[in-house]
Amino acid sequence: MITMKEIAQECGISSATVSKIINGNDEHISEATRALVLQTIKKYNYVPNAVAKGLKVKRTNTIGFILPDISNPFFPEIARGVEDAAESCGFAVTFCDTDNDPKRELTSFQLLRSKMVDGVIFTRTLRHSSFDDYLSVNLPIVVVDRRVETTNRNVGKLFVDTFHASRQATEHLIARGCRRIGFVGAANDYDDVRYLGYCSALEEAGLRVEDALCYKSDYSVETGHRGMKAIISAGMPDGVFCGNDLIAVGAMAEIHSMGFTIPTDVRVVGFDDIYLSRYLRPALTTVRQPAYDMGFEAAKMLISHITEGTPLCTLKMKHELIIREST
Amino acid sequence: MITMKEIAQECGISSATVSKIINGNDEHISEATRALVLQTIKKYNYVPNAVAKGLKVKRTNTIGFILPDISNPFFPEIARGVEDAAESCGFAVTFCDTDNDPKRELTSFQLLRSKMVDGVIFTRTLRHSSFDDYLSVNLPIVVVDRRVETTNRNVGKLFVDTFHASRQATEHLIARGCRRIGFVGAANDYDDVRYLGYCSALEEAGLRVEDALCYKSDYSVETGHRGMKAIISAGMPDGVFCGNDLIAVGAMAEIHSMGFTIPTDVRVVGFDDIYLSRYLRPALTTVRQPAYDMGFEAAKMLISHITEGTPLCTLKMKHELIIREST
DNA sequence: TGGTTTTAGGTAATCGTTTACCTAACAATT
DNA sequence: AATTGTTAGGTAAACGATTACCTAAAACCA
Repeated sequence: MITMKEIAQECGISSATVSKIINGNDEHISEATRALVLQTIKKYNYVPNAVAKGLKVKRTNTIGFILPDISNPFFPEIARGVEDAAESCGFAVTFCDTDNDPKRELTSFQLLRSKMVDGVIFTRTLRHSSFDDYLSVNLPIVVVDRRVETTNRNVGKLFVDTFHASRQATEHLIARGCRRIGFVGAANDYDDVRYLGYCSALEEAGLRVEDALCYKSDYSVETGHRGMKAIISAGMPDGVFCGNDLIAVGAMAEIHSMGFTIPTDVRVVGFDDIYLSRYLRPALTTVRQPAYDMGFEAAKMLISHITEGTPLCTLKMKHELIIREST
Repeated sequence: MITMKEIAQECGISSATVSKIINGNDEHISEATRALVLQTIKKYNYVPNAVAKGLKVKRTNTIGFILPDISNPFFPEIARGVEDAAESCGFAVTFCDTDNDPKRELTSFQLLRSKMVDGVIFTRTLRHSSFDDYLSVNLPIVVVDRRVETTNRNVGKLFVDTFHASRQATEHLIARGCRRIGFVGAANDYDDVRYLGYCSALEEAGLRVEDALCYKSDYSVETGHRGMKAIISAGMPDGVFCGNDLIAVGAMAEIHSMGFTIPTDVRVVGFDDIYLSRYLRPALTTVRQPAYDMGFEAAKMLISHITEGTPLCTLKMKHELIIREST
């Protein structure tokens, strides 16, 4: 790989001049040498070494994205939003999956820090330690989709009102006439709002929250299967609110395999609106989170904070209950 | 962020010694100073600056992954495989979506190169320029899932036998009694093997390939919808082979919305076996590509080439026809 | 005791940029 | 003519590591 010094030599000038031209600090550079340099750069297909530059200016134009699992269909859309926003600003993004392991989360963060990323976007693990480890270093962070309690000026937040959304989803079930409504979701150490929203709607309607109708594990299809089986064996429900669409997929499969019909026997609603939800049969009623936009806005916020010093803020995104055939 | 020099100062030694300790070149270092340094590192939570190191040793322990679109469900699984393999070797991976735009592909490559990634994993765009642009720089590459004609020692390859797989999928349709079989897939400039496999099976069985039964556009749900509509309006088929599962999803939706039933009226087979295919109703018969493994093996091959000089090779992965309800 | 090895660690150049400050030449001003 | 300003560009010290080579003391050996 050819270096700036070699380009300079080829042009018979110093590398400082080349640097100035490349970076547009060319107030005091003649048009002639400017042209020569540009031409030489083209000729040798020179591209500046970003890591050398990064070391010098302490900006790598890279952000990190730490997330539980890119192969969980909710995240790729966020990721795409992040990517697009980053790319349009000349930033690259490096991804780290944590598999919901707080230890891996921390080591990923260290890795990114050692690589001098300019900021990181975070979707935290379900069960996690305090956020302080991440605040002590002075790296801008924006947390998306998860709640985190801090007023640190170095962290931005971006989420939908999950409590309300869950409540709304459950209310919808009630409005459709369901009276015995189950919940299957993730066991969440620190932010149980999907469950709380569900409870709130039930109580509001004068319905009891029954432990036997609630199953909590993780956000997987498997959980949907197992949860649904458990709930049904505790007495047939007429509706079920699932913590995410993956769970709903499992729940629906279980319902079918037990010979019941959706929505006549049981109504099902999910959460996220992953792209496939509309293609299920019956198509899944679910709460839409604007995943792409969340990623896009998160990256935009982070990058404009990095490049322009715009303060990080808290953004509440709009959700929407998408009613389809499953209810 | 604290530097190595500061750690050295704190310990009253030179930074060279610290460096040696960190990198395990500590043959000639006393146990006492070793312990002191380690302890000081812990105390200040020091983590070496990877970009400075990268600049010096010309290895960043980072690989790039260039792919069409992370939000297309086939890719996250590959990505996860790449991630896991990389992570286990202490490598990070930075992602670039190209949106199937060859220009964006090239700029992504330049970006990665300027960041001194140690290698890149490639899933090329559907229509693309020559590969020579990528070979002229001396960066190890492994191409996954797409075919590329080169014997350059700097490129590894990893794919399934798509031609055979497509042929097998189509033969399966024929074996199920289909005689008027459609194809809907991507218009592919350089590697039309899914279509060719389809043709091959038809010819073998003495069936004619009819243009009116073939629709080519891109790998999207939309294409499935439009393609199916076009084929049906040209005369009802009794089977259809779809270039990927996304297309199959669209095709199935279209078939249903036109009032036909799968598999009684039409049988459908897809390609990829994205995780949702088994949850469609009817569950989709499809060719399984071992996406996670492909990503994992690709990254492993690339990284062991980078770190140990293992030669890059060509790996053919096993596919499998997964027969489900749609046929 | 003198010489050789070994041990423990230091020196300083280097990786490829950026940038604060310098300079030399010329032009303009007084 | 002396001063000042402007233009075009150069110098060299960073940035934070690594590493080839050096050195000084101690250990060993005959």
